[in-house]
Order: sequence, then C-alpha cells, then structure tokens
Amino acid sequence: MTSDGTVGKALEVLDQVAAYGRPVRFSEVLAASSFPKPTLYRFLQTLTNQRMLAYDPDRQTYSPGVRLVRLAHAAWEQSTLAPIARPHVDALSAAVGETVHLAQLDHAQVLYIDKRNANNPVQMFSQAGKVGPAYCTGVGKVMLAFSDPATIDAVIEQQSFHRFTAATLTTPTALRTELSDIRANGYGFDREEHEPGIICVAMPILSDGGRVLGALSVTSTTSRTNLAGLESYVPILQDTASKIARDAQSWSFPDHDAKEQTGR
Amino acid sequence: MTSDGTVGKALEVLDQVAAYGRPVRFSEVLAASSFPKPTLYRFLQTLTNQRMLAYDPDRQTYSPGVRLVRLAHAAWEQSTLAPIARPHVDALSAAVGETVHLAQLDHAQVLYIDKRNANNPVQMFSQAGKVGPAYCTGVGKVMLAFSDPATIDAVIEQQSFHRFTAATLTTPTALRTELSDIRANGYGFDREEHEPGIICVAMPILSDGGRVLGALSVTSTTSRTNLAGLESYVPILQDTASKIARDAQSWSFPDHDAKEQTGR
DNA sequence: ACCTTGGTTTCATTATGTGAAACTAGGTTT
DNA sequence: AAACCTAGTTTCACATAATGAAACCAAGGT
Repeated sequence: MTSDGTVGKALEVLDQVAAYGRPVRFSEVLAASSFPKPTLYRFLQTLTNQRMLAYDPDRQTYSPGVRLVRLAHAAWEQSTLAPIARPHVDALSAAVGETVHLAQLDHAQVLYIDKRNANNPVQMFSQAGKVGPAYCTGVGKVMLAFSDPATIDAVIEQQSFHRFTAATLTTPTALRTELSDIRANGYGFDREEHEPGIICVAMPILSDGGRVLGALSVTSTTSRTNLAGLESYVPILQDTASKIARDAQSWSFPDHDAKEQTGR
Repeated sequence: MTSDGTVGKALEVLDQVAAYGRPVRFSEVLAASSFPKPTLYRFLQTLTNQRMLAYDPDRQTYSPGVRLVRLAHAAWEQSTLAPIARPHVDALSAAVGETVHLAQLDHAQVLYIDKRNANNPVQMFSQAGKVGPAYCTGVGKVMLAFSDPATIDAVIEQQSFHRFTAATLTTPTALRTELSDIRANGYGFDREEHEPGIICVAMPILSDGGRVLGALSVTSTTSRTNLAGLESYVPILQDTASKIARDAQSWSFPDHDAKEQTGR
C-alpha cells in the first residue's frame, strides 16, 4: 500500500523534496530517505529530466519543478471545488470584508484551495496549495467532524498534535469532544489554536448525501473582533456553503471518494 | 530521451490526461495513447492511487488530482520567479493600472507564473499555471528573442503556428524576423496576434549573463489604448525587469538550465 | 601527499513492468 | 431471450527495467 511500483517510489521522493520548502542537496534527501544511494540518485535524475524537479548545478540542489505548476493548474480547475465556488466565495468575501478561505481535505491534511483577502488582495497561489494541520484549523475540524467515523479515525491517527498555542487541542480525546460539539452546532471555530490572535468561523460544505465536499471559513484577528462577532457570519456562511454544494451537485462533482483501487 | 523509464511513461500519461482540460474516459486516453490497453490501465490505476489523478467512479473519468496542487505550491514558491518578483510586480501593477503578467518559458510554451489584474483582482491560480503559445504572445516572443539560437530553433520547431487572428505570425520566417526586431528594440509587442482587441508590451527579464529568466507584460485592449500608449510603459517595465533580475541574482536564482542529465 | 566527504557510475542479480489474449459486465441488436 | 457488441478489467509467460553493493571520482581539507 505504501508504494505501488516504481512510480509510487519516485513520487514519494518528489513529495519528500517538495516537503523541505527549500532547495535541498542530494545528501540531505539521502539521509532522510529509505532508498539506497544509487536508487535515490536515479530517481532524482529521472524526476529532473522530467522537469518535475529543477536542479541547480551550481549549488547542487533540487527543488520542485515548473512542470508541476502547469499540471496543478489543470488539477485546480477540474478536481477542486474552486472553480465552482469562485463566484460564491467572491460574494461572501465582498459581504463580510474579512479574509475568506476555501479548503478541502487531502490525505490527512487541510488543503487550501482558494482565498480572498479583503484588504490587500492578490497572492493566491502562494496560499492556494498550502497545507495545514487538520486538528487545529477551523476548516480542518469542521471537515473532519462531518466525515465518516472511519475517516475520522484514520485522520486523527495521522495528526501530530503539536502545540502551536496555549489553545491548541493536543489530544485525540479533546479533538473528538470538539468534533461532536461541531456536529451538534453545524459549524466550528478556531479559537487561536493555530496562531495567537487569529480566530475564525468555519462551515462545512456538504453534499445532499451528507458527504464533506470542503469547507469555508471567515478569518479575523482578536484585535478586530471576537468569536461572537464571527458567529454573526454563520447565516451567510451557511447560505454560501449550500449554494456551492448545490452547484457542485449539478456540475456533478464526484460525491464518492475515488474508490480504493486494488494496487499491486 | 522521449521517456526515461517507467516513471517517464507514467508522467507522460499524467500529462496527457491533464491536457484534455476536462475529465476523460479510459477509452479516450487509450485512443490517443501509444501504450497498449493493460499498460495504460495500470498507469492510470497507479496514478489514481497516488492521487496524481482523481477517478470518478460514476462517470468513469479521470482528471488531474489534488496532490498536484500541493506539489505545485512548493514549485511555485521555490522554482519560479514569482516570489522574488512579487513586490515588483505589485508596484508595476499599481503604477500602470493595467493587467500585468509574469511568465517563464517552459518546454516550448509560455507558462504564466503570476498575474495582476488591476480592476477585478484575484483569480490567480486560474491564471498562474496557464500555458500559452510562444509564437504569438508578447512574453513568448520576447523570451524567445533573447534565448540562445539552439533554443530558438528547438522552440520554433515545436510551434503549431495556428492562425488565431489576422495578425498572427504563421510562419517560422515571419517569427524570426519579428524576433530580430525585438532583439534590436529590447522589447516587443503583441499586436492582436493571439486575441482580437488584446494588445500588450512585453519586456524580457535578463540575468547579468544575458540569460532569459522570464518576461513581464502589460496588457490592454485596443478600445482603451494603442501600441504607442503601451510603449510609454517601456521605461517602468525596463526598470521593473532589471530589479527582478537583480533580486533573482542575489537570491541566486539558477542562471543555468538544469543541465541535460544523461538519461537511461 | 593523504584522507574525507559528497556525488556518480558499474554491473550481476532480481524484481517489475509488459502486453497478447482471455474474460466480464452492460448495453444493443436480431 | 439469445447473440452480439463495446468498454473496462484480469491473467500470466516473458522480457525489460529497476536494484543496490561496491567501486570510482572529484573537491576540499589537513
């Protein structure tokens, strides 16, 4: 399951390089890798030839390659909620005048798909594609809360429960309690759990079948407002979420997970 | 060269699926593919398992997967000019009040890396990652003009020279003439060659060594201005480009191509 | 001149990918 | 309903391609 075939291994290497967030040397990758030296070397070569990685011969470093940017554009337009949600997110952003996030659950992480920053706009790519922990973000908890039990277990399993702030939930038990609160309410908050001073309300985007398609959040700072203030956005968030869900349905956004295909 | 190993083949398939720009069925891919049925089938399975592709079991279609979005985020931040250029592009955009593009040459295509749309902002990812033809865009021609002869030949070789508008350059000869004009001037235009009514000025971003790092352009419409009007932006474009080049240098942006590594 | 560290190449061994052919599930025609 | 497609999936003997221990090379350092 971990790796299917050579391709899986190569992608594992690609992921690893991307994870560093900065150009890395061969030896660094090697040290962290489970592959023996020549094998890893060949993977890096192949990926570089394929422009999935870029190699800087001067510094002898590898970093993720431009080919990915092109591919991701296609992925973003076809396999995410972003294009469907765009007009609704725009409207929401305009109405609330605060930062709005659109996220999906990928793997066991929160993947930010789109963002509107009311004040200084722009800089989307820098945010879209970003990943965050599921256990201490508004969108993460909300998506998790409405996932099926098996997924919840699997995801919780993979969380680090690193303490970012004093408010961070650091145990599976605390998180599970929070999740059932969220299920009861229909929405959730981030109470400075990830970054001090940063709070948000998050709303799941649910399909008719009750499946989690993604989540929306409105983010602000404790200096500007408080949880009660954010809670006033719940109706419009609710409305936006259901509109997105409706459009996603009619556009026939896949309601199922890609069923686990029997690998090798 | 065409394909190095299994990984290369798999990525070829991935590219092919992404190129459709919409979910595709197995048989469609098969028809266009050089791989025999079971081989292709296995590749699609592997890529799906790896979430490089997403499979919709209802419609039996494949589309690029979300994992790419995450990877691309890293690529965008590390292997493109975008993060370095961002402040300068912001400033340029604010100064000219027109749409600004930042592009790099990838393969034989123009890859848009960043964009500022003065009026209705946002919607970057939808643009970043987008590709366009090199022979009939301002940025494409400008980057090509300052590339080394071998690259020029190779790129021209791969152009389709499809006629988009009456002004499109449709022959290698016409393009070569245009390129030497651009070299002489130091910048270039798009004279409605790609889309009617759309014109732009483009400026190459050159390293100290004279290597093409990317290109900037200011785009407008014939209803708002004309080529002479756009030409007035040349000084600020020049300035912006050289600032980006400077920063790229000091940040040690790879000045060389990833040297062709001897594949299998 | 002699190590050491980091990167690259070789090559016999073995695992993996390969694809013709056979199979299955829906749908359509006779 | 039986025969017949068409599109997708599985099998399996075979060949190719991946593997990694070991050897090699190139810089720097001592």
